[in-house]
Amino acid sequence: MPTTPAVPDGKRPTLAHVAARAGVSVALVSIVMRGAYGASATTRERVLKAAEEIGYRPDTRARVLRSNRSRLLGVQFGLRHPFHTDLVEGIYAAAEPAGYQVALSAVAPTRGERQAVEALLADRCEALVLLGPEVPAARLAHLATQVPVVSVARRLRPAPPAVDVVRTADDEGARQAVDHLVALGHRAIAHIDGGKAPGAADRRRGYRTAMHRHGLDDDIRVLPGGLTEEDGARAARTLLGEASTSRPSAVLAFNDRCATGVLDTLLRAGVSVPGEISVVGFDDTSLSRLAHIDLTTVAQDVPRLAELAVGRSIARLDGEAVPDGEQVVPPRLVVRGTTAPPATG
Amino acid sequence: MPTTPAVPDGKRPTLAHVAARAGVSVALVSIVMRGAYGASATTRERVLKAAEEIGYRPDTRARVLRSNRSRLLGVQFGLRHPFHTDLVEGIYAAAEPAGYQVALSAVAPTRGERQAVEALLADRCEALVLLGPEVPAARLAHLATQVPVVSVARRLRPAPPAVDVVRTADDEGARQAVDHLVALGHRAIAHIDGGKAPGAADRRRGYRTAMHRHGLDDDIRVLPGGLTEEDGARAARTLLGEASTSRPSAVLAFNDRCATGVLDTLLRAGVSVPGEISVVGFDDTSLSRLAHIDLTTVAQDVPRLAELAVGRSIARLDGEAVPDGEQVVPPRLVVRGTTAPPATG
DNA sequence: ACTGCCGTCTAGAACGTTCTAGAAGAGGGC
DNA sequence: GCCCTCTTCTAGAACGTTCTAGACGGCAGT
Repeated sequence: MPTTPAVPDGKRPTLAHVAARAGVSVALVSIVMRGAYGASATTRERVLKAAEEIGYRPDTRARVLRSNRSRLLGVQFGLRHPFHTDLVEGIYAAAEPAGYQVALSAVAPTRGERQAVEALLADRCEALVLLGPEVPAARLAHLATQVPVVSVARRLRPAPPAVDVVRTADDEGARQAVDHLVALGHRAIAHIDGGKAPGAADRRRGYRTAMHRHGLDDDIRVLPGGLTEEDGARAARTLLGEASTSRPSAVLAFNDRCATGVLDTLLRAGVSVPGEISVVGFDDTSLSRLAHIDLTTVAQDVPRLAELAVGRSIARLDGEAVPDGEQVVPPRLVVRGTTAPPATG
Repeated sequence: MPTTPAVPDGKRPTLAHVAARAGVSVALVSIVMRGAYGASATTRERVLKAAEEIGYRPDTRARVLRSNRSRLLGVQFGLRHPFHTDLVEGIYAAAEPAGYQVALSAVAPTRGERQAVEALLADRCEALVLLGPEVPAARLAHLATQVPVVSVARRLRPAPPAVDVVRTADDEGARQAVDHLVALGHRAIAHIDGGKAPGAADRRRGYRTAMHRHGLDDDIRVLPGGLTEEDGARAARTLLGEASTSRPSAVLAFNDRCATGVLDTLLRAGVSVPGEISVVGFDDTSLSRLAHIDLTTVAQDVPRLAELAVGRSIARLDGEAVPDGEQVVPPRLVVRGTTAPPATG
């Protein structure tokens, strides 16, 4: 059989099938499908009609193989993190108008970050947007030698030269939370930290310096936490094991999930929030807005973060001279129902 | 320059680069990279070393282009639905051991189902796993003529011949919920439905027949709802507008998100749950397990659903004769804190 | 009538991989 | 010596697309 296929017989239709049907060359069909210049209006119409009739669909993989641009943005995210899925929505919204496709690669219990990134690179993504990556900075720097890399929400210190960072001013967020609690009259304010999680170090530092500025050095207390509900619950159980007089009157949790675990444990133990203890979260995920949770929290500007991450990637790809250094987005405290003045006594 | 590249000069290394470095043919490197039979142990080692040194990474797109198997499973899901993201985790876990890659395509506010599916097909996925698809059944049937399609959680009636369906026995789940509430002593049990959402019709029907079987035909009441918190909140406001004597004593919501909206609205209005009204959800997403929500709900067997969906797709691809008809997984009621006997009065 | 240009179209070579044939060499049995 | 088989390797053609270079008219300007 020569290379003049007539009708797709069970196989996927290709440019050649369309070309045969429209009676033109493969190259011309390619021109029409791409909407490129170089085809007359009449043939354009004829080709499109033929394509429609046999259900032709361009094959992105072949397309990418040939043109060395893939216009594909690889995004690594955690399925379990509402904050990440919110960001992904923002990334779609920012990337598609700019003519970029988005390839998602999730981090899951059975699938580590290494695996997630390998999959994106094997797919020929032109740039990587990593949401809260937890791999060593050296690994990111190494990746960045091959492809532009943006780390969202994870600060890198010292910053590797080629890795872009887009993040919220975590220290500033922690400061806002502490200021709010102090203004309410709290002094014994504890922080349940995020351990080595992205952003945790900055939130911890922001907490410490804010406490210091209020002259509350002696009240500084950091409890080991983490980014899941279970981590928050564990820290709360530690607090419950103490005499109620030595307990802090307010707690700043690493994030909303952690704060939820804290709330959970306190409520089950009959400790009233915010009556006996005030609780503040971080992220302002949709979770915190629910009325029974109604969590006071530090909001991150998700659309802005997504937009900056995509913008940075594209700028690098277009060879624009991007200024080095991170892009920092200000947070905003959202006061809801889990904070109140401390119990008098 | 002839086709004997020495070192990747800014470009991505290819098989040819590895071959040149190891002093063997391209075909042999391909054999080694695939782990196929036909290379001696010593050369195998030499090739792998060369590949390692220049940081070679196979290009899945070229790979797919050549071998007409892509071993790629396309998954469409909603970023906002915790139930979907849980399923995605299960799908990864089931697909990767079977040697299949997973391509994710999210449905988001800026990105409809049509767009999501187009992207998957353009990527040459061999089969589509659609989580709770809402497009018309005819469209699914049309897609199924091109590629195996599995609809998860959405029943199709009448079933198009080629579309596989994997779902929970939604009617049975609703029945379990009603039985539970009746056993507690409730009679006035309302259902806030999911409208046209996947599974909604079956849950509605299950509710109706269960009520009928308990002789509670006069108490049947279906309120228009939906699958988001807002839909639940709206239905709850309707109930709050009524005299408390004519209100139902229990509510079965379409899903956990909807139930959360109901809880939210009731609590804000000072109506105690489960004191005055009992509430039951559906899905058993992680949300419902949180202590302040602590929602009684109908659990879907997520790992099993994922496993069946992947298994079905692969069976079709392997040309196994799969029995027609849907695969139905039994649900399981999880009793938590939002249900109790009705207030005596 | 020659030249040049523009609009339309086409042939054929890439892209990085896998697959099909078959070659080269080593050994074994007669 | 010859024939066979087995292992290890290679050349070259796919796969479906885009890109480069150029062909073929028609129309204007000299």
